[in-house]
Amino acid sequence: MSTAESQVALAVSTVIFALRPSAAGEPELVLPLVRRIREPYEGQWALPGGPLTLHEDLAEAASRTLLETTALEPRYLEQLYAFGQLDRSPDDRVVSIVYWALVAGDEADRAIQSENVQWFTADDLPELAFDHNLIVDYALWRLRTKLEYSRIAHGFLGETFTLAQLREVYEVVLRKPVDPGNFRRMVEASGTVVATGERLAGTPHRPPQLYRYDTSIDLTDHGPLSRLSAPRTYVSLRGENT
Amino acid sequence: MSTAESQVALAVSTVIFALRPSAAGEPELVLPLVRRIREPYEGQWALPGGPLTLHEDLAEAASRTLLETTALEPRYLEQLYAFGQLDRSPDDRVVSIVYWALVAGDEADRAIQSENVQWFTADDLPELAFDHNLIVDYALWRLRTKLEYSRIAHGFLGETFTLAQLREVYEVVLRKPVDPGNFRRMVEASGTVVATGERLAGTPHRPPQLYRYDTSIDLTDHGPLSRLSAPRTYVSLRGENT
DNA sequence: TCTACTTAGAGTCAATCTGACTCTTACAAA
DNA sequence: TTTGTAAGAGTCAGATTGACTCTAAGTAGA
Repeated sequence: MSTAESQVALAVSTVIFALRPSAAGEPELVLPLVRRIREPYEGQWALPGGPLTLHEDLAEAASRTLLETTALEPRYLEQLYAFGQLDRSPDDRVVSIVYWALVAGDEADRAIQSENVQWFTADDLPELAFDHNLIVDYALWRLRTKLEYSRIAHGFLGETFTLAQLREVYEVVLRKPVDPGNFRRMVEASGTVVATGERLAGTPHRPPQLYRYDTSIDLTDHGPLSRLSAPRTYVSLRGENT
Repeated sequence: MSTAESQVALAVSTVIFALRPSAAGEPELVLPLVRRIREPYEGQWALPGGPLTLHEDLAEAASRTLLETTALEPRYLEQLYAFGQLDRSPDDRVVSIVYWALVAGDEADRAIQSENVQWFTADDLPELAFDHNLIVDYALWRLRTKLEYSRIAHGFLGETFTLAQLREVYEVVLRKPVDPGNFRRMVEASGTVVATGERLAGTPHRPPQLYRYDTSIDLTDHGPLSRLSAPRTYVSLRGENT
């Protein structure tokens, strides 16, 4: 006990992003938070997470807390940052290694909601426990920055999607309109997307192509790090969670 | 003792980059390594670092090990990644939070060299302890990637420098020739550099302008994280190390 | 069955950016 | 005074990007 108190504690937390229809109808960027059930910050909202166990990989720990709090599996998972300021926890010294994740919107609907787990609009959060507001701000910044130079947007979508759906991800996350024609040109030039040959029927207009991501291309370039995390970055869609 | 063994240990290491003239005369990218003086990997080269102490910030710990092993202060310091695979240390479980740093070349000459601290060419390293080869590869990748879209090159240089010197940083780090005219246009357009009005004399050709970095502009955009690390990112040149 | 409405998807155009290149300037050395 | 070298200004063509137009192909309603 006293030994543990005199050491630096190591925790893993995860910022989980999803896109969900708001009350008004249009989709918005949301993330799940858990209510703290003990001091410090008892009763306040915080990022899902917990102490790192001895026989658990960092990314595994992030996936696990994600699964435990939301019953979801990440479509995209990446390490965000290690936070270790001296004063970030009032009593003990905690270093938090934070991950950020994307989950598909339609899965997010099936996610757990309870008294102690709730989804919040990413841009309008209450005052969170610890330095978690800063952490979420940074995760948001990384998400927005990365969306512009990388191809991670489909992490919010299902296996197949129209270009309009993909474009809507950009518009909602970046909070600005995107020209449909130029967007199409950009996506086609990137070569990361493949037409399935099927079309989405039932629209009150010309039926759009359905696309699928070219899984042979890695979503983002992690450099030499992909040697380490590549097999874990993309969790199979068809994987059963047992 | 046994309590410590059953917990996850937390260490901070730093990849330190400098530019130094090679034996052949032209500058090359080098980094200091320390020889391990105990098991595991006794006798092998490893990144400078050590356990995180209870009352020390992460970036401080990185700066400290940097100062201890090389007697240098970083011109640029940034968190690289937290490495935590289960098998990265043979006996115990260690999570290493790794930083990477740039030090000025002329200062690097004054750096410590000893039996157990030596500088190596970054692209031609021996087999290192633990997963440190992977870590250096990743740090190199980040350095090269970041150099292209960010303005960190002057971290290798002194307070004033010519555009040719700045361009040489790019050429050596990126391992490709850079067109002088286009480079000048790019740097001038970025607005991060200010002419001092002085010129470098003694060259066998037209004397070049000396420039200085515009310190009012932050070197890189860390987003919301600058709230946290901005004052620490840039360590004053004139600061005495006491 | 025809018309209106809506988005898909192809294409155009001009401004900007980028890489390759030329030309003149200003110093040191011979 | 001539020669060599890099500084620094400038040019030009191809690629990229944002704004925009036009036709295609569905549904819904008259």
